[in-house]
Amino acid sequence: MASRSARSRKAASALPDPPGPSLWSPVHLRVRDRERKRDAVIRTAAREFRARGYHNTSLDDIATALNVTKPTVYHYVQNKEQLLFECFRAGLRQIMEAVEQVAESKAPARERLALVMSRYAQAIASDFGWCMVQAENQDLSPAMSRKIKALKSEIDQGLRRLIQQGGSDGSLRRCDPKMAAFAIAGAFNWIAHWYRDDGKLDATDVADKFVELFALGLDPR
Amino acid sequence: MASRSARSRKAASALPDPPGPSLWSPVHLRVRDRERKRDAVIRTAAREFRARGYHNTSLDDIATALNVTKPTVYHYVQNKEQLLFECFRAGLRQIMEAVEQVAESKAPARERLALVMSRYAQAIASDFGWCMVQAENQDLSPAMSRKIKALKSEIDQGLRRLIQQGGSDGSLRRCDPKMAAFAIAGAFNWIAHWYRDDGKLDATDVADKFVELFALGLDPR
DNA sequence: ATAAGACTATACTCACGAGTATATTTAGCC
DNA sequence: GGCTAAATATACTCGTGAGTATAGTCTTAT
Repeated sequence: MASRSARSRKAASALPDPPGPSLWSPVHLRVRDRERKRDAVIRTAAREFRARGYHNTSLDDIATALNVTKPTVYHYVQNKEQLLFECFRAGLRQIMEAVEQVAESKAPARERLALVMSRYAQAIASDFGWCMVQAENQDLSPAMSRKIKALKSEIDQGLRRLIQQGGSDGSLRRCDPKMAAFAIAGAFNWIAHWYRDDGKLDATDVADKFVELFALGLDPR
Repeated sequence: MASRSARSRKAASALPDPPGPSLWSPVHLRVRDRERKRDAVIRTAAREFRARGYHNTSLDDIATALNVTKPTVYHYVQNKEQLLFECFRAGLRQIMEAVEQVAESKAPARERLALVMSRYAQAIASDFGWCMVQAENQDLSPAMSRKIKALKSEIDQGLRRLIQQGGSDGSLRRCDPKMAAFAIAGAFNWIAHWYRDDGKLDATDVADKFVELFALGLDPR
């Protein structure tokens, strides 16, 4: 406690006082704590959902896994549905970042696509992967469902754009972007169904194999 | 009723009487009826599961869709879990038939694989597709789960074998059969998530596109 | 006709799980 | 040192849905 207030004063003396309570003040530490705890709740939920399925995981289960009781969980999220949504979003963010980052790059579409695929694989293999794939419409209210559809659609559009551009810049064979995007998304999403983090094979290995497979195809060359 | 017994006698006169009640006897018609009704129960369940998800579909929902009450449904299946399992099995059968049929063929592995893929796509796009993909472990008792895993594994092994043979007979590029099988299964399974039978695109079209994509890959040739 | 059995409906039980009302503790603040 | 708010727990409510006990109806066989 003493050290905390010391840091607080030091930070405050280096810069003019901000309007609110200073950064590194105990209250700031508390909100950071809160965020960390919230993240833990979401991550734990993701793991439980993945292990037992959404409907077979009760909030009591999640609370128990956190060594806590149900109302505590409700202190961090509004309801079960939002919990799933947050898991979904956590995983999605990683993919979206890759898609956006790559949108600015000037590299050939082929390389940009490979990068997105790699990140995609990592996201799907993460704790949140299952939620991203399984957060299907039927588990969520129409409002949430719309949100998720919109977000998923952005990824889909990103993939299609890359495939299209690859056709234009000559780095990829011309083909139906819609079908190709579906095939790629399917292959990668499916990773969530079989991948286990047992050390033999990590997500980037899988990504590399898949990238090669989609690049070269199965026909002999 | 009169016509039924007439047919029964006719059939019975053409051949020596079988030990039990003759084929086409009313009792036989009844068991056929029973099977048809049972199939209807399973098919309806598959549609409802696909539309609303397994856990969001109550047996009352299914009964209502059949214009019937819950105990009637229980007259044809033991419980909800078995209902899902039957849906799974109905879809799976189509794929397994293709895999087995192709195992005897002497055609190059490339062609045999294409045939399996096509059947696979049709099965996944059918009413049962959703159940095949979603009948995940978490919804089923350990015993059922094992059964399903075993059946799925047969398909997986079938795919791997074809890919392997393609490497040997020169009809396919040599590659990691496990990864390739996962990628193919994923791409096709994912069809259940986006395919809608709206006439624009039928399952064989999708299959053709996917077969081409996996054959040629994305790189320019 | 009537007994046997297949089929279907009515009207329940019962457990489980989401969500909450309320109390209690803990930590920062003046 | 007491006040306030955040954090956590205890102990509920309440709906829903799987599965069933029981009874009625309809068909076929004798």
